[in-house]
Amino acid sequence: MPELPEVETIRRGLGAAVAGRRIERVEWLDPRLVRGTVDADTLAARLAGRTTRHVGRHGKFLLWRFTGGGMLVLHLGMSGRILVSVPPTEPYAPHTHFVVRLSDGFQVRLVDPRRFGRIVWEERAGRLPALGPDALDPRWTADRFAAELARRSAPIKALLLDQRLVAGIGNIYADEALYAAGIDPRMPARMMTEDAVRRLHRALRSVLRRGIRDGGTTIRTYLDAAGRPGRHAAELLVYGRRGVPCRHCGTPIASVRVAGRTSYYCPQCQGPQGSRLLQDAGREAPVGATL
DNA sequence: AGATGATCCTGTATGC
DNA sequence: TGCATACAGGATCATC
Repeated sequence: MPELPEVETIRRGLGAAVAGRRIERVEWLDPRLVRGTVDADTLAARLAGRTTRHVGRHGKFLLWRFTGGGMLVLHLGMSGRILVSVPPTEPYAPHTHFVVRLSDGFQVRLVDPRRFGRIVWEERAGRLPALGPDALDPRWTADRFAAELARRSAPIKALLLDQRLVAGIGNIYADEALYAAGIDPRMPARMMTEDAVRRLHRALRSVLRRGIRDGGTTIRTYLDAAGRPGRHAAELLVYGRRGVPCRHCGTPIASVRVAGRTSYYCPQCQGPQGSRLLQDAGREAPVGATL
């Protein structure tokens, strides 16, 4: 569920709640979320007594670092939520799997109905799965993006969702950025013009930053660390809007399956014609353009 | 290399 | 109302 803007919003809430606090005790209710070499009991033992140094983020991963080393890596999967400043008297919500008791008496709880989330303990700040640069990292440049896309023939949408290439983009923001850039989600990456790659890179940055500004996108279930929904759903232009007239040209938004995920797009603005409209004046439409 | 489908799960919406 | 099916902000693995 959560993509980069949602995870970043949660990161800020979590960071503020745990800054400088000591972990008194950790308990788990479902050990299945714990992956990696350290099991749930060991992980709970390792966490006890630690003090937070910093809560960071890389793509959709939260990196909860402690003084003296050690790092808790959290991924929220599709339905994971982190709630902070929960009074100990409050009953566990359904699907509460992890509870961290802090020195201020309050708790951090991890709730995840679908259990696609993971929790991993890293003793040394080693690397996660092979993740590409964070999508908002300035070192992830349009040039780097273009160089990668030039040798790939997969549909651009599939590559945006591949976290090894660039980390943080998910189904919603991928569709929104492709729409903003006027690119069909099925477009083979290496067929994209240099200009299209730059437009997409810029659109991704912009869409993700606006998502953060709005505290994330709440379609159904996303809530931030304080339990508040995000405000970005009202700004979505294509995601989830099949049949709704495109804001730009009035053509009904369509959907198609790409890389196993539903992709929403405007057949007009994201076809050859639409690309041309958005490109620099005078550029010719690609061969095979229709209409 | 890339596509596809299955898998891990539960909740919700829809259709009959 | 009940029941079946599809689908959901993700990631990974097997198979073709």
